[in-house]
Amino acid sequence: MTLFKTIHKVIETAVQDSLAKGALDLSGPMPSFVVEPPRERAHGDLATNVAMLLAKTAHKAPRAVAEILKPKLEGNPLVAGVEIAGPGFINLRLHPKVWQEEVSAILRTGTSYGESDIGKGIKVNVEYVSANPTGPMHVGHGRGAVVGDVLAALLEKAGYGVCREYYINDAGAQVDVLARSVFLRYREALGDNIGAIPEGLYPGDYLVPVGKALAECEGAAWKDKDEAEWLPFFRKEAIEAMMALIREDLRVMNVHHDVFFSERSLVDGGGVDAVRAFLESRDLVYEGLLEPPKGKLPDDWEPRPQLLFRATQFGDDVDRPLKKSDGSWTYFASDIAYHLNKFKRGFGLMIDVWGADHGGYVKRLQSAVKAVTDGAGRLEVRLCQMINLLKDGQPYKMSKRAGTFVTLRDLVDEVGADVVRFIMLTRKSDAPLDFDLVKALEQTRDNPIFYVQYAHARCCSVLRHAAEMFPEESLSEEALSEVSLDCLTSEEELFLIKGMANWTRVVEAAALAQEPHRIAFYLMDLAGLFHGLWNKGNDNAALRFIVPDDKNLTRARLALISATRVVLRSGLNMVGCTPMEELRSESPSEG
RNA sequence: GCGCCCUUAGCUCAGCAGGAUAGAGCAGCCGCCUUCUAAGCGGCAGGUCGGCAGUUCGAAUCUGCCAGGGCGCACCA
Repeated sequence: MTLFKTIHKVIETAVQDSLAKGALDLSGPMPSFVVEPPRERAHGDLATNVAMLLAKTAHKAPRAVAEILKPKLEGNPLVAGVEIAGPGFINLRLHPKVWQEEVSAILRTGTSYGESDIGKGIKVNVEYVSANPTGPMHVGHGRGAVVGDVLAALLEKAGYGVCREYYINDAGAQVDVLARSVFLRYREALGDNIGAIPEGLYPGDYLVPVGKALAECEGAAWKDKDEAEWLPFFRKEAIEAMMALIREDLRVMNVHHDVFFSERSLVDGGGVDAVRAFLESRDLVYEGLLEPPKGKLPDDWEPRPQLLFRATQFGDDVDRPLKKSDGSWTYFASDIAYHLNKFKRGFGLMIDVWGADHGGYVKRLQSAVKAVTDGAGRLEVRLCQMINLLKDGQPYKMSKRAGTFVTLRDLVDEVGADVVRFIMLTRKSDAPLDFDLVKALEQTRDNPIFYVQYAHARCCSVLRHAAEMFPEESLSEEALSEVSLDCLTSEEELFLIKGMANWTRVVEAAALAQEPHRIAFYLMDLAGLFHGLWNKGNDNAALRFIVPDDKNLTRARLALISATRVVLRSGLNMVGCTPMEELRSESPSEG
């Protein structure tokens, strides 16, 4: 149990005790009060609003309620002091011992420190990236990849049963376009002069080696056949090649998925037909005409009869087409089948990470999920806004391979995966993000990933030095978890410990809000606390971590440093960045 | 025209299941290197939390309206 929960329990017991003894009356249910670190340091270690919430139902002034609870809290051995403040806050000071023991707990627990059970093992499917298999990933995909990957890790840490999934859109018209584009490159490799790439096909150079490989493998066998004959083969080969490209992009970014789910397998397996049959059985589809869009009317607008889903019955603005006017399935139709498939695999909660340009699609799919799961399935969508690439403040375009967009790989080659990942998390995902390539490589306070990794490296550095100075001492986490920490009493040291004790709270809050960026901000805060403590040693040598003539104090401080390293590592692991042992020899701009 | 998101210090942004005097970094000013990494740290100054109402003991946080900005809006994915 975390410290916060322990104290929460202590307060709850005090309330119930007061109720039992008739000191308090409570007409309603127990209000859900909070125990949190107060903003002001002077307000003690922990504050609760319980008295103010009880005041309503207990028909007493908040401060009067607090007065009743105060003596009961004072009696608790963890509590060093209780103050009633402001409109009725109860501020608690805990014995330093409580905080010191938190250090030992961190060292015993290791990087699983921070884990929570609020997820209660609930199965959740997080779908992210799902970039079309038509080319390499671009930076926009990269943001979704990081947000999804870290969200999954976050939910896992918070006790959810997480499946990380990638949906391969390998059944739509765009993979036929891909196949034709590859066929062209195949002919090119066989010596045909293909001229300029026709409008409507993918022009990217990345298809050249795919065509070449096919030419080497297959010879001229397909060259003079009809499209109907070669298309399926080229489509399959091209998709495989593109997915290999994408998987490599993901690998370089340290992004993982448990499941790669093929849209085609769903269509071929009758999943979409089954959805249609189900919706028909519920009278939720009909052949109809769509209203023209309000506002600006497209030039080529014409009414077309289509198979429509009654999305309006489930909260959407208009009914939505399941089939195109040519009779083929819309992407929407197979997406319904896909989400039903997830639901049937046991994922009552589904989180999709999409680009913000898909914002208009959210309601539609949510309404469909509601319909097709009888309200039992819940789809949530995290939208990721655009990234503005800058170089020293100026808009930046670099396009070595792809022509029109900046590939994710180019970006990673430029600044490194750790930097890309962390910077992607320095804004909440639904706000646009400026990514400055120059700042990303600066080794200053301005660059958040550097600042955090620097803190970790400094911890390592101290422990390395200590190991040299005291070769006879064991400085393992296990050994340090046993040392006496009585001497960790300075305000700064306790403040750092309190920061670390917050880790679980941050994990829980971030998981509930589904906001992975909060992890990055927490790491920056924690790094700041550590750097602050470190620099105390600049002013006063007695405050350095290693004090040669005081072994007990040194041991205790090394335990503190080691615990800090554990929490930093735990957070860096979650955001998927390397906890660097030292920074000097491994500058990301090298290599 | 409709929907979703955004608006907090000069700049870039945190904070939001309501809580005490609204935070951080940068930029500005003032200090700190015979040092376990000064690639850093401390301090000062800087605000009607876009506006107006409402709910509440209490609002940056919740609700409504307004203004400014972004994204999207038949059959594509």
